[in-house]
Amino acid sequence: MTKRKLRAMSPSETEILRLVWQLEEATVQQICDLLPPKRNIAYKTVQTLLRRLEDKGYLKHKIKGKAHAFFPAVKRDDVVKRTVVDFLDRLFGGDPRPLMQFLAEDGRIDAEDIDKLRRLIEKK
Amino acid sequence: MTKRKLRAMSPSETEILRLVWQLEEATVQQICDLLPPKRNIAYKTVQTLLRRLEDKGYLKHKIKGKAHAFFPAVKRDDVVKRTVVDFLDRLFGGDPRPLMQFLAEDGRIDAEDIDKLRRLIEKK
DNA sequence: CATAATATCTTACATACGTAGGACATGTCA
DNA sequence: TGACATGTCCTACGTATGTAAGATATTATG
Repeated sequence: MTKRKLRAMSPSETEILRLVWQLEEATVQQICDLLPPKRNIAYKTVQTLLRRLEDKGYLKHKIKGKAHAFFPAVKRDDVVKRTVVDFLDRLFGGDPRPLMQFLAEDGRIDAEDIDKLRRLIEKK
Repeated sequence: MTKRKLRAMSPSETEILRLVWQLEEATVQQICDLLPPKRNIAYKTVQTLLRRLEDKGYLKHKIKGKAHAFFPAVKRDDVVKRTVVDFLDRLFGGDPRPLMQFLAEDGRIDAEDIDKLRRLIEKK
């Protein structure tokens, strides 16, 4: 049971970690390429964030050519869970309904999304 | 149209702001009382967080007896929106569905919640 | 193999954050 | 009205965060 307590990610680190998840394995350069051009951030900065994520235990890396390829060191689902629960606690006292309601009212989820969710819940 | 750009709240500040919303208007002492006992935090610390929230423009205060009564300076909905959208962007690249899915799979929302959401969307 | 292009490693630095103590003010109650 | 309890104000301080530069190492290429 490696249920260590990871130090929380900072917002910027979270942004980067998400991209590593997306690529499954990523070099600094790949992350830079994937970041929206609007997000003006130096290669060196991305490198620092990746290193800090590794220091905190979220990532590991292996050598790939002359670059480092970073990949997740902990299960994404676990990280997502801790992060979402923490967020929910702070902003809504742990109640997910105001959040859902916001998403619906703001048009970010539609009827079809709801149906999928419903089926997902039925099945459980 | 006071669409000013507020500096982001820190996690701890968010936690406190939520309680002010809940009480609608709150003194330092009231916030302290409302915080779960598990959350070990000094009166002075809460005071600092409230002051910072005021500095950042999220709160205002009026004098109530010898204490300050803090109350929201910006619409809660707007703050919630900015905060949720930002969170969604960083953790899920803006896609709310993985979030919903997590909430459903983790048993944090049930069939009834879903129905309510559905009706809410129909009505829009 | 020498050099350019790329990487990493180390270091930096201003500002934010979490946390709170001390000095001073003020409402309250005997 | 004077002391006490309770507040605010100002200050502090170690660590985290966002951002990145400089020095050094390494791969690829002509």
